[in-house]
Amino acid sequence: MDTKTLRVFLSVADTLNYSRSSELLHMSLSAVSRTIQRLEEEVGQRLLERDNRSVRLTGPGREFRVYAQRTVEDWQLIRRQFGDESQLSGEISLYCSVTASYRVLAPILEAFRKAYPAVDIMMHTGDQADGISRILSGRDDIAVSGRPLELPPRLAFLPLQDSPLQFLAPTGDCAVREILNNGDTRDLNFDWSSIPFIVPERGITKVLLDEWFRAQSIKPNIYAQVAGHEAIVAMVGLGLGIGVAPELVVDASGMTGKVSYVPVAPKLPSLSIGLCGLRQRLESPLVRSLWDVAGETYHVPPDTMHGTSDG
Amino acid sequence: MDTKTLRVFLSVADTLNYSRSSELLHMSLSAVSRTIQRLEEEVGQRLLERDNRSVRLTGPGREFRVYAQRTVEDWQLIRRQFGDESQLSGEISLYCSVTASYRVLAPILEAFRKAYPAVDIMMHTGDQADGISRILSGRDDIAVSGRPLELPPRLAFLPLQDSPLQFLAPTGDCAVREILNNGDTRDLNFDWSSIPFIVPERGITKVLLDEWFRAQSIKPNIYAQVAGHEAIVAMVGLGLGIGVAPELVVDASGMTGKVSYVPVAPKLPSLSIGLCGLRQRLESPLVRSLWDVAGETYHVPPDTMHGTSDG
DNA sequence: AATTTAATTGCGTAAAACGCTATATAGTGG
DNA sequence: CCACTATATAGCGTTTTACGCAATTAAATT
Repeated sequence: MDTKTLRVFLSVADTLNYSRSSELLHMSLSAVSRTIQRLEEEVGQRLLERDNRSVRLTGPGREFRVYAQRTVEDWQLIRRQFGDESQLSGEISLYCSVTASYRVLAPILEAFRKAYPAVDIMMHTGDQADGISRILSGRDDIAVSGRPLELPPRLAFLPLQDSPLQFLAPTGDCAVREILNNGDTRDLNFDWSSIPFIVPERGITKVLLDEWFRAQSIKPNIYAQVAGHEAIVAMVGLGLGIGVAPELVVDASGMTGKVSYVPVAPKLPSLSIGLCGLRQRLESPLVRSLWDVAGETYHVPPDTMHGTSDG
Repeated sequence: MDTKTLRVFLSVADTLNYSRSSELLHMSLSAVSRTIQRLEEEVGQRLLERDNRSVRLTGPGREFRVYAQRTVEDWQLIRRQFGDESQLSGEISLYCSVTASYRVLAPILEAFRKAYPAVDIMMHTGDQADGISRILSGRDDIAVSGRPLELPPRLAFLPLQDSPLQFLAPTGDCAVREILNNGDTRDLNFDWSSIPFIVPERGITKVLLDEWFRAQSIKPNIYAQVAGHEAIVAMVGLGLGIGVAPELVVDASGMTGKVSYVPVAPKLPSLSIGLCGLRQRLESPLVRSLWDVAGETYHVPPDTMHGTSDG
């Protein structure tokens, strides 16, 4: 008998509904079903009366529930006695782009769930550019974002990985491709004026891009301003023009065949991608624990963990 | 956390010796070692101080021991409350031949260990023919044996499988083989007198064999009387003569290449192989539970379970 | 009758546990 | 001092267990 099984039983005994318990417990319906079956097999008693429509506790089930409750409590007690904090529970609200959700956050959340199984993760996805403002406004606890040039003092930033910004062009035959082939994009004198650009509407990438254009004294022909790197990559893939995005997003887009990098000189800078959160909120053990797990997952040196990380 | 782990910990905390605990728990030393390591990992505390020479409880270890004891007791309590008898513990003494130990007993013991992990099995092997007398004398609780023609009323017999007795001859070129090839052994007039026989010293097989000889009016040329079917098969394999054994033993002997069956008419009877025990001892829940598991394992119909099974 | 909701089951896969064997290390006896 | 025993741990392949997905069953609802 193990506490995991007991927790499943207790949840089902509470909800009297396998589906709901399976969601609360973050496991599949079939796993819940089999766990209960194994349990009944092990105790040799039917604990939950169920037809295909409803679930009820049996007599032995009621007795067993008392036992299960006490046993789980005892376990939690001894853990707390040993100063174990993995009992943390509550909810953390995250904000990130679709790409970041599985290219950056996934490994973190996997480790986090193992260490703190009782914490619920509420994840919102959208344009990566909105991350900082959502954090500042307090709507989310932690965001995955590129590091802004000027980090507001209220914010903490934990750099996880770098990804170079790249100009992207469609691979297939199209007007854009033809123009590119008729010259050297690395040449300072290359004529960009006739090429339609698809640029970010706002955010760090927009800032870095504008800066680059200014430095090269290029006045780009803006075809579209788009929210979200993913959308930029998609539009470039459709042949609508040249875009900008971090390599990370391109790699994850599944459009690597339809899109290719455009070499330019000087190169575009790299985006420092990492976690972003209000310093104040980081004092909460809940938020802090996710922050720490992220640091461990990406092997961030301890001294960088809570600073603003100039770099 | 599961009770299995707790039991391992409690055992080690008692013995302060991994090796001894591994024996008591019927698991390998490495399994014990890793179980403790995992446990310490899970509770985040060193519970047992150990160097390569000795084991001691740490402070947290002592606390945890109290918790573990209570938790295991609670578990046993609820099981007993549900009328679960798998808490049985003690020792059962078995007697069987080497062959029977893994061809007959193994599947039974496997199921039994699962259902009653706390019961120790003491197994003695030797000539199958001695099984009945060892049971009658009370030396062992249960024996695997061929069913005797006359079953003493104090004995219960649970038939598990039949195995035909067979005459065996060496396969390779030898004097014995030559004689066999020069005639038809199925013929009533076949001359057996010059063939050396290797026969059982005592037991059911001897009785059945003697009967067959008498019915055929054959006066066999006895070369050797041997204790144990396995030894008979081995001697036949060495070319020393013709022997008798149940097919089961031949199959299990690993000498199927060196030994072949000798067709005779009429055929030798079959041995009914099964469990044998004193009726009185079967009243013990310990012995009875093994008996029952055997019946289930071999799909014995319930009405045959405790009778003498004429057949 | 078609659809929806809820639990079970078949099946392939992934994780956990195990055993065997090798290794490390400290006592023991000749 | 060296072989030898006893004890715990580590590497590695195998077995067992648990899980998720998808198909299925079955009742309730539209």
